[in-house]
Amino acid sequence: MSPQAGAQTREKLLDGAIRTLVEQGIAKTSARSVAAAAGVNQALVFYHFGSVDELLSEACRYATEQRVARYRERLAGISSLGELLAFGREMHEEEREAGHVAVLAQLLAGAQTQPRLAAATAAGLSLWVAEVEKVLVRVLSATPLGEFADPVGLARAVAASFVGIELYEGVDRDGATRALDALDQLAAVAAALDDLGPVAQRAVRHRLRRAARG
Amino acid sequence: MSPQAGAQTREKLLDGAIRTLVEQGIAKTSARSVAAAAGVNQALVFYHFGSVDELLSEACRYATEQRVARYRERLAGISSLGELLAFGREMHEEEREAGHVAVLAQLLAGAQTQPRLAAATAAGLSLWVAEVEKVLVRVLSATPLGEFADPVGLARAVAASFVGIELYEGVDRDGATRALDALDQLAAVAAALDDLGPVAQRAVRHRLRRAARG
DNA sequence: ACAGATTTTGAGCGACTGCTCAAATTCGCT
DNA sequence: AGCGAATTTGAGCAGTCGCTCAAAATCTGT
Repeated sequence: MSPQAGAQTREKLLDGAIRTLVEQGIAKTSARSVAAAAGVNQALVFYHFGSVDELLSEACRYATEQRVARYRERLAGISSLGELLAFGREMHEEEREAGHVAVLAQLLAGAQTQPRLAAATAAGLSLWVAEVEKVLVRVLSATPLGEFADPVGLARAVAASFVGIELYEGVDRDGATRALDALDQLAAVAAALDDLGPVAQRAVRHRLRRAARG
Repeated sequence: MSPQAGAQTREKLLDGAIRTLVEQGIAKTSARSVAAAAGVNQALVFYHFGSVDELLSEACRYATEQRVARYRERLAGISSLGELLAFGREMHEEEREAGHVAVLAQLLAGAQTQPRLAAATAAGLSLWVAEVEKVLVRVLSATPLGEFADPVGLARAVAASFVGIELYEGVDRDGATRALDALDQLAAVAAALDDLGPVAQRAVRHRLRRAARG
């Protein structure tokens, strides 16, 4: 069972799909453009994947798994909302400098009108959501909020919001930077609340519990 | 100076563009599809607007101005973060039930790889940002956070995040609902903090000021 | 009623799309 | 070496795209 000859071509196409997606955007990602980036014949897209959508779906999973795996270690070291935000900014900055646009943002945009892409995009996004969820559980459980916030929902909100800000950056970079700076500020405020003295802490928790019951 | 005959056609095309955008998505919005929705010849797109991008840019401004004006009154009545979130959800729900997809989300997605759309999208988005900013200034100034948060940046973060969640809803509706529910919960928590007793309030403000200085 | 400008039309150009297909090539195996 | 299967190729089909253009229709002022 040596690796089939075609397996290399499959990988070339997956890589080519991701490169085309991040360098040219979803609108210019076609069988021919991907094949050109991969250096193979365009008909191979259909031989190996059946359709362009299927190729993009597999490429989405492929790329997201790679990236999540690469950053998992760093994610495990995050211990505050501010650090989580900083991580997101750095990760995104790395790609932006290389002239890249976020893969998931592109796919999410394309998936709006291509149902077949939607499932794969949701799956790829959920890989990130799962990681963010782990971080949130760890971070929030140490604060008064941990008792009342829903990490599962918040992880989805955080991931979706981040994608939104990435897209916003595409049309107004300065605005996006200011938005992220404001969130940084807010994270610092949240961190400060965690450092309240024991009396104030108790007052806060008490008030939150009353609100939760009401 | 009676209204030119062509002015009606222009409006038909603008309406057709918006309808096509929200019903079919940016990927299927073309000169021919828009003209079909407007019930006019496709060549008129180029006679009246010069290019498809130009038509979409004008349609973006047209649609956003209309919608912002329609909701301005309601926006003025918002007095808490929870109400702001509820407003966003309701506004979006109205459109979703009509089978619509958010116009700005579609344009934002398309603008990533079409520089000419980017400017118009940014302009349209900034109309919403301005409204959100007004609300945030009013809402935040009544809380301990008002002293440290940046409404200008936060308004951008809120608008972009909302678009991100709208797009996320396109691929995972249940996930998006759970995300919004979690944010609702968080808004309730923030509201509860505002109702702290005077002693705890002072402790919180004191702590935040120390954090701001450090 | 007529001339001149404005608006509308349908055909068409070149480029692109997803996808198919028969023929050519390469591969693993005996 | 030779056979069958897996893989690769380039041409091609039918469709869509943005956009142009000459001709037709419609409006405007006299």
